Formats: sequence, structure tokens, C-alpha cells
Amino acid sequence: MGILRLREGQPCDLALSLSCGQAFRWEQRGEWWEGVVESEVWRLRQEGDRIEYAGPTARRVRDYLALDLDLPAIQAAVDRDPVIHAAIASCPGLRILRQDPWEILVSFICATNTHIPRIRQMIASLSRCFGERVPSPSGAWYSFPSPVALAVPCRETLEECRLGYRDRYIHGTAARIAGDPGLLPHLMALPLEEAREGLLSFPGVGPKAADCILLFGFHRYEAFPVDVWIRRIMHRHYLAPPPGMKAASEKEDRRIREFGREYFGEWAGYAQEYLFCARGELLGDAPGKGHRDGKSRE
DNA sequence: GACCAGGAGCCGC
DNA sequence: GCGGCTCATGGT
Repeated sequence: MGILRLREGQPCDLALSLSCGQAFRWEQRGEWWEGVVESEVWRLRQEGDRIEYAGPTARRVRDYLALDLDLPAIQAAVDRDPVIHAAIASCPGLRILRQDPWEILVSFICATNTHIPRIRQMIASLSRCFGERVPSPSGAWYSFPSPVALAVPCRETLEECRLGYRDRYIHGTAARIAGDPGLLPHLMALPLEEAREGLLSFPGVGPKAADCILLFGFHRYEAFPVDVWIRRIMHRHYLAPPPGMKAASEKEDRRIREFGREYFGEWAGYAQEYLFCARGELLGDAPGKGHRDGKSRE
């Protein structure tokens, strides 16, 4: 339990950062945010430049929120045009969290072809079924399950988590890491493209998931994940889809990713995250939470 | 009740 | 290597 103060000129929007779709285990209860980080229940709340915490140490909170990074400098580095400028302006305190690679790997295998609320459900369900109970004054929490716990002998036992076709991918990936615990740390130490290739070798991990894992789990900020929203935003504001080419294809997504990295530079992942979080307004929807695309073409 | 979602694997050409 | 199809599921 304690309070830390944000340094002058170093903003952090706790609620936005925890809820924008990079982490899936945080729940808002009153003015507190509660979640499990590395088998510990954390409670956080923010009031202006004060962040109150219960559970972790101040050092852990600062690391998780990446408060050591100079956010205004990062924003300045990617602020190259009016579009990204508006995106930054609409979520100025957004920070990319430093999360556990294993949890992120599983989370973004779950994230294929579904909505963010469903990802949250799947992760909660996996934790409840296969994690360990963590005592907390505010009710039952469960740790995120280990690779060994998810490499259960028969994957049919995963079915109760309602992962759909993803259960065999989770099972296969968990079995591989359970059998080689040094694999993720090894991949993290590799150059970006080699780490990416390594991630692509896991079942259920394709180009988009690999980039999300690099960005959110490996803390590689030049990764530029391309999902349906980023594809639409980039097509509308940055590079028109080539005539005759299908707007949604792996080849086209690769073109977008390479453009994004080149254009935004070493902090391209941050730029991607601002664009993603501002997707509603960038795609011309009513400002706020709605993300309906209103039949807009990609 | 369609349509869509922070896609990926597989198969045929 | 590229295009098309299929894959469970639930939110909107």
C-alpha cells in the first residue's frame, strides 16, 4: 500500500492504459482497478498525478506502467502528421504496459477473430479453471495459469473455457513451452526479425499476433501490429490500397506493417497503439466508445 | 438473425 | 507464393 507521484511532465492515464485492449485482466471496482500480475492481486487508482497502489511495491508499479520511459519524447518522435497528432492528443496519457511474455502469448492466441470483451472472458476463464487461487480481500482471484498447467494431458479439458478452435493452439503452445522453459527468454534475446520468426512457429501465432507479442510481451516498441482497425486507418489516412489488390490480405498487411515501421521509426508500436485507441474518431464515428464502421470502405 | 471480430491454418492452383 | 475457404463463439 502506498502512493507514488508522477514526475513532472510525465503523464500516465491509468484507466486508459489498463482498459485499451493491451491487457485483459483488469476490472474496475469503484474507483479502483483490480487485477492479477504475476500471481499477485494488485489494486490501483489514480487521482491527478498520484497513483495509489496496494499489493505490489512502488518499484513494480513503476516498471509495469513503464514510468521510466519519457512519454512526451516518444510522442514527439512519432508525431509526424495531423492524423497521428490527433490520435496522441485524444489519449495523451496512454502507456504501453510491461506485461508477462507468457501471458501475452496466450492472450493474443485467444485474440484472433474475436472482440476485446471476449478475449477478457477467455483469459478469465482460463485463469479460473487452470490458475491458482490467490487470496484477496475483495473476492476470488486466480493467477494466470503456467505453461505446465495449460499443457494438460487431454486438451478436451480446455473445452470448458469456450475458446472455440483456439483451444488446440493454446494446448500446443503450452506443451512446447512446458517442455522447454528457456524458449521464451531465448526468443526475447534475439534480434527483432528472428524473435518474430520464432513466435510464428507457435501454433495459432500468425503475423498479427506475433507483432502484438513483440510489442506488449517482449517490449519491442518498433513492432507495428496490423489488425482490421489499423488496416482501415492506414488505408484511409496513409496509404491507399493498391488498385486491384484485395484490401485484406497477408501481403497487404505486410506492406502496411513495413510502411508503419519505416514511417514512424523506432517507436512505431506506440504510434500503432495511439491509432488503435483513437480508431473511433479516425474512422469518422461519433466520438466516444462506439467503433461501428458505418459501411466505410477500407 | 445477419454480420463482425486486435486472424490463422490449410488446401489447391 | 497467392487466393479462397473454414474454423467456434458471442457481442452488437
